[in-house]
Amino acid sequence: MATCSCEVKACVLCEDRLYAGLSKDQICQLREHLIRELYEPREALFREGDPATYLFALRHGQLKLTSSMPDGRQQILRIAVAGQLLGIETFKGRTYPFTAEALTDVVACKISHDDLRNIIEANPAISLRVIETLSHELDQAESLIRDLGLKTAPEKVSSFLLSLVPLGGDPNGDLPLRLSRREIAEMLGLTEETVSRVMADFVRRKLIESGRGFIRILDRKRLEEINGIDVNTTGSPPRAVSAKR
Amino acid sequence: MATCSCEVKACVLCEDRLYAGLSKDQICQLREHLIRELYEPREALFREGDPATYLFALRHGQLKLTSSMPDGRQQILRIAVAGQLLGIETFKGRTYPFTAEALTDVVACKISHDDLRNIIEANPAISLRVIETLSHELDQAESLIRDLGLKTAPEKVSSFLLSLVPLGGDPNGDLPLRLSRREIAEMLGLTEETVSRVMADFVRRKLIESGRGFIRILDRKRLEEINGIDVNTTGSPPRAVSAKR
DNA sequence: TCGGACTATTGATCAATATCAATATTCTGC
DNA sequence: GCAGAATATTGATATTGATCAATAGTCCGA
Repeated sequence: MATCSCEVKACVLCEDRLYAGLSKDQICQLREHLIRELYEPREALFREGDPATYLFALRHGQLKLTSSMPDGRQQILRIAVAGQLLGIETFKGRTYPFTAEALTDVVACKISHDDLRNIIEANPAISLRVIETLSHELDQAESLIRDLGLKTAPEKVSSFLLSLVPLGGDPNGDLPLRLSRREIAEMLGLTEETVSRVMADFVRRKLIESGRGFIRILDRKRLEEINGIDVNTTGSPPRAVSAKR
Repeated sequence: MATCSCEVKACVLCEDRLYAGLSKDQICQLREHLIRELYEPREALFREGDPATYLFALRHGQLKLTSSMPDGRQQILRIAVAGQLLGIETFKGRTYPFTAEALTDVVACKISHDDLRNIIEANPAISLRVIETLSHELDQAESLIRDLGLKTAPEKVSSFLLSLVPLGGDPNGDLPLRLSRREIAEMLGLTEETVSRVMADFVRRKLIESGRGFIRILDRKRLEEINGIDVNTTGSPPRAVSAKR
């Protein structure tokens, strides 16, 4: 068997514990199919409509997945973080349904659908991890559907801010994601200006602090009240209320 | 090994071809863990916030998955059709993040997370089918995010109508789904009245026909133009345009 | 076949948020 | 440190779709 140059680090397809139970040959076989790639901020891994051949596992950094209307309106479907998969939507599809663009420096492993299929068939432990990852992503997506479908602008922004907390950093520390106002707007189905106004209002009410390139949550409890329902969908019961209009 | 009473029919966990390659014992083992259940229209399989123990595979009928805000605002996250899984979002979660309610008479198989885990680990063919199903559901969810985030009311309704076509029936026949105006509104993040107005307008413009309990598409092409982008996300390239406001 | 309840349609008005526009701030390359 | 560009803030106004309300159609049981 060929030697392996692929590093073993945290990512759904690469994580150490996945190798438990696999033979040395199997491990090498898996590593052989993974192609490790680097991307710079603003660089696209692939674009909406491109023929879909590879699936990507994000090993380091953050991505935004976006879809556009022909007139330029753009929607962020998801922010992907290390450990997540992208492009698996096309497991049976022909073209990528979204553009994947690096927000930070990014390390990703790519693997062809065919290879993935073979590996899954041979390695139940890996397929279990893939299923766990996918189900979490589906949960996230449904959470965004909730936000987009039935929340007001302040509720959306508060939901967005709270959803960033688990992405890293202590609850009262700086949030670990640097999106522009425009990008936040594109995620929440709002305009830049509305996001700016809502955030200004939150600052005025001392719910958050916001300087150049950072946001800090000052009053998590009141943000949660504004949000209306819990951010972590699989969690504690609902809280306080505010009507849509 | 115990005898099997579970019927073998179309559903992700039950489908015939899954059994190809499995030993008789394995097949029996799988069937043993599946619990077949029947539901009537309006009956709930489970409710948002219930402790999540089972995963469901929908074998026959249609379901709506909804999430509510404490003040009663409700969002339909997804319409599930035969072959789809539900509750897998909670593979690692503790409570169901949505309510699953039958729209028609429903047959579903349920299986505990633990059993599913064991079966997946033992049967790569099944995990492959689960992954395919999940990735399709993720694709659907992202498509709804697009609709909710960047479309106008007429665009949303046209997208909704077009998305029903592949669910069955020929392109110019009656649509196979009977949702009330209220339910369509809850799916698209609109109100009953707005849906009604848009549909009335579509009828006036001879794009659709709509009688008691049925909708028929008369002019697919113009509906697609209104929709702006394609319904089938993994499909042909974009078409004509209309701006959001 | 009637009566009540639910669902859909239609109209008038309102309000949240988009749009348009101007200014301020921050970032970048030189 | 400066000039230009990009990003963010703030204000004035417009517009989509919500809300409130009344009417009409449909379904269902008695």
